Amino acid sequence: MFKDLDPLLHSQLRLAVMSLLMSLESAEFTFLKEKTNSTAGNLSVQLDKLSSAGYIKIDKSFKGKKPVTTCRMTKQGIAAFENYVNALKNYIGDR
Amino acid sequence: MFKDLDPLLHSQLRLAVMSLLMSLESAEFTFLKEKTNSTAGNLSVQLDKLSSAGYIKIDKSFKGKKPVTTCRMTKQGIAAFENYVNALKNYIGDR
DNA sequence: AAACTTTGGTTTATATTATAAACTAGTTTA
DNA sequence: TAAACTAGTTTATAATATAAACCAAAGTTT
Repeated sequence: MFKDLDPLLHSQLRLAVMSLLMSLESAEFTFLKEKTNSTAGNLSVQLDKLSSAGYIKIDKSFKGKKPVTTCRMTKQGIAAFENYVNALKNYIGDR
Repeated sequence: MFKDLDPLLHSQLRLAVMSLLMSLESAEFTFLKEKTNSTAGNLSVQLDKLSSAGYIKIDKSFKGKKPVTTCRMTKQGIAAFENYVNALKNYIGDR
């Protein structure tokens, strides 16, 4: 009946990040920070977790002289997100 | 864009309980325990939280000689659940 | 050019949460 | 009557989320 909800995705901030990345090819740290209304510290930690899980790929480079952290979904991440959404539907129905 | 997710509902076990109660008028502790596959301790704690928040009403009585704990949604709980589901949709889209 | 501020983060400490283990109170069964 | 079972509650611990503190480099001000 109730399938387990991937704990990595069942977190407001990580879910928001994944949601953005699902429809965005790639996104920069500062963009994600603004869109999710999170603090840099929190975002940094959560991106690390998503990255360690293999759900996103993080690329660090420079834009001119400024560091930029760019994130994008992996195939695994997309699958995990879709799986999570399906599991959730058991809980929230078709509303 | 991303509305906050009610932290009381953003928990696998509490969400499962609420989901069951949304379509069930009322349910007993043992029933919820079985359906949600939870331990009694965990369920007890989570029901308390939902009850303290005013999302469910807990009634304790006896069935013959055995204690029974019966739960049902409150109007507040129904509203909170619906609100949560709507907020979630911002995250998971129309998939 | 020294002293501040800003940008783009990371690390670390703390508060909150989830969960299981241990316990209680009473009942049934062998 | 002792062991096991039912229906939970309480408490301890592990995991999580989050913010606060920190860092390095670049830009700005005086």
